[in-house]
Amino acid sequence: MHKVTVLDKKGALDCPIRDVINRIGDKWSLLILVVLSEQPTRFNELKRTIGDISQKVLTKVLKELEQEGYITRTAYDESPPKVVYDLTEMGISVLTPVGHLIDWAEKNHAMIKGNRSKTD
Amino acid sequence: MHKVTVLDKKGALDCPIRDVINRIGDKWSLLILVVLSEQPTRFNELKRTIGDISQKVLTKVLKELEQEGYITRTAYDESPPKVVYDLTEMGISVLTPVGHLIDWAEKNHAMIKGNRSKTD
DNA sequence: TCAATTAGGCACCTTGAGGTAACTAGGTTA
DNA sequence: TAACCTAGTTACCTCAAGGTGCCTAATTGA
Repeated sequence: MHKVTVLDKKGALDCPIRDVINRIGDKWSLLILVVLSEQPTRFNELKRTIGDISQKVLTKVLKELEQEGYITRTAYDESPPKVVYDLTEMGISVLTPVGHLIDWAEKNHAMIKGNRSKTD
Repeated sequence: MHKVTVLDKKGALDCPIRDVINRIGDKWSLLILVVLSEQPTRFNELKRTIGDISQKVLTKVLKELEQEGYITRTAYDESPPKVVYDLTEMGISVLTPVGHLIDWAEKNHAMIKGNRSKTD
């Protein structure tokens, strides 16, 4: 088994994985990163691709991802406005471990749904 | 770059990774799985090890993890009560991709905190 | 006798995540 | 002239996550 450590002396405070999960473990961040991994994407294009995200939340999550260094925001001085989002090196690199988790999820999804339905 | 897919035709509904993240992406699940990976653990021992989790939430999360098949719950008919939680095969196996994410988080935590402080 | 321990259950409260709808500005199109 | 598109912002609402505090029942130790 993979040996992992999450708790430190301060009782899980300042723990890297919890910090990362806090950011990309929400409803939309991971999805946005994956969409951006296909190609740099404009705001409304992101919105249309994802489909069911609200404008307010998309704005907010993009701001947060930019602030943490996962993505870049490039505004072109045109009218109508044009703003393009893209992955940074860090944003690209996180998709490797995330990809492993996605693979696991796909392999085990049927079993999880099966377990779940037993006690519904 | 790792090639990943998250969106399906139904617009991210019934998507394995989002389903998994919904469960283990909360504040405590991952931590519980990691603690259990050390050894089978009793309820109050889990509570003490984690430290700052409330009893109510620990009960709830353990129930959910059991229902989905990540952990087992074994009650011994003693007094005072004794209930031991342990990882299932599935619970063990998810720690491999999760471990990769933890490694990534540890390597990049300094950079993330650096980025964050720039705009605080 | 009194306190502690065990694994919870239950009522109540706060906070934040996320949704909806309406508004903006400048330029393009019908 | 009127409507549309862009990338947001703001006010308002709802719901779920998570926290606190108090309760239990049998048994052990001081």
